[in-house]
Amino acid sequence: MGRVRVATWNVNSVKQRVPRFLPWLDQRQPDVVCLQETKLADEAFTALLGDELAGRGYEVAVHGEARWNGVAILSRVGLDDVVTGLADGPGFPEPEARAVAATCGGVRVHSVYVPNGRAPDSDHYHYKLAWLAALRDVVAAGPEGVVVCGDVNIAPADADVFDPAAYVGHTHVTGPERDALAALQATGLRDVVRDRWPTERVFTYWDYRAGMFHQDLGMRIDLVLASDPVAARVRAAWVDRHARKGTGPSDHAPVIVDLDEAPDGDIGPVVPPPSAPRTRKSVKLPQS
DNA sequence: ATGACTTGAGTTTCAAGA
Repeated sequence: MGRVRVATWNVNSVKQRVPRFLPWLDQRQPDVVCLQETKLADEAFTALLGDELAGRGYEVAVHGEARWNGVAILSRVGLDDVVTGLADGPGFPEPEARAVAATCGGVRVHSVYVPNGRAPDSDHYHYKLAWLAALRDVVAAGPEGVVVCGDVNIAPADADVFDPAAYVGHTHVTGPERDALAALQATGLRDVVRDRWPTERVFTYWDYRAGMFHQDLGMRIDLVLASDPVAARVRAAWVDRHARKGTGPSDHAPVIVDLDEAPDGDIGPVVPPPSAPRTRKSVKLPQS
């Protein structure tokens, strides 16, 4: 198989995002798309987009609910062995639609929407940690060629938030959350966007309020985590900021990763262009 | 400025997001 383009996008309601999502599909031509926060029951998803996606050659695996959450995988390189939900995962209190997996073009693909956590040490925070532990177990028990894509609701490092001081006391940056993410990665997953842009300021989410996107005050919480055999095939890994601009965007931007065909072809390390570190502004985080 | 915006349900204002 030739090049495969994998993308992940928290669309914040696929129904509201249709006018942005379909043109984006046609423009970027991803072969595998992981969606989060579809906010739509499965039957409604199919009624809304089934024909549009089939006409573009995509098979679809959806796992949604009526109001919140909801994940999906679209693929035009095969979609086999679909598993919805997270085996032995926790609920809040019931299981939520936050994970779906399928084998696409020989790679086990997981589309995940990790619980937000709400406030450190809250019930929801402990749910988030338990959910991440269950995800780690599923990935550890799965095949070697794997990619975990989605909104992990954790900034892996301080460099992944616009101002670490603004997040003190908040979720997404706490030690236990980062430890849980590290435990997931310890199954052998590489953060391919950070690998590609080791010193760049790269965000995937910007609050709708207060011109945060315009000022580039965001976080990097949408990740593509790839096992070594997949990571070795990465030829491009970037955040599609264009999709966050203009009218009616999601508050998250897509992450796009291109994989070369599996290979002997050693083209050497991908070296990012030199870049000067940008100064950080001290800005107060919008509060709810 | 304990604010700012956007969603879904469902009826009018709340819960949730991060």
